[in-house]
Amino acid sequence: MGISKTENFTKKQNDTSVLLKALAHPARVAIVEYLLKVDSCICGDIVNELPLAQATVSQHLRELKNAGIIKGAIEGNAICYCIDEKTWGKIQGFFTGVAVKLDRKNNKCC
Amino acid sequence: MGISKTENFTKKQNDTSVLLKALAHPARVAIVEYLLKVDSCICGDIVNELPLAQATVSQHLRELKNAGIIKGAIEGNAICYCIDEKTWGKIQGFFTGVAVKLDRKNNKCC
DNA sequence: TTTTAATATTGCAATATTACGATAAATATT
DNA sequence: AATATTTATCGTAATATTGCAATATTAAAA
Repeated sequence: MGISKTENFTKKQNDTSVLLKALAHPARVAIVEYLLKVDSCICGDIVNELPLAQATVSQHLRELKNAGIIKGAIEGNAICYCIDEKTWGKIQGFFTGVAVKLDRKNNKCC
Repeated sequence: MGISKTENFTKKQNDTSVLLKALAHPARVAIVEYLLKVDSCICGDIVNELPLAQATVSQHLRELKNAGIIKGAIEGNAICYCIDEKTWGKIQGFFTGVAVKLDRKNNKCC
């Protein structure tokens, strides 16, 4: 149906998938990596950096912001974006948690 | 257009987004967590565990397998799935890498 | 060999995502 | 005030995803 049956899964499972979906696009991975590379907190430079139209970049930024992966601070008529470390830590925690459990039990089959 | 302009991004950025997209659905997060919880390597139990039709579960399993996140071993007429630790480590590495860099530089704005 | 069990594939309808031009909104600059 | 700059939003076309019934495939069991 094109609609996920979110009500059948736990809040945590849904939250995790929402965060990952926000990063499940090369442009959004590129935005995160660019924010990480650039020393000062850039603003519209992202538009120049990426091979996408301004409207498209703005949409991707909104998705990242809605998911809580980046934060934006208004500075004059520009906006200054950066990665939200707290949210990032949450995602990292999910992957590390699974990795630790994988390590403990020996994946039996395969 | 509904099609990502993948050719404009690096192979690594594309690879990362493909892996994350495979996990960007609550059912697929649930599958991974179930595989982690269950001690023995289960087979079709996933279908009983999840509130989705068999065909739907099979599709999700295929997506996870195509992305390399899970592996499947044929055992008789059943199939035994488990998490691919190597791929998992790769994703974990991405998130940890960014977290470490975030720690080094102090995110200036926001 | 027939039947049963487990999994995969196909086809399709409903919905979501992606991208961008056009335009709006907000602030800076002149 | 008029203009320029920056970012967001709207509308829309192209494409992708989700979910399931129906059916196919494969191997065990009878």
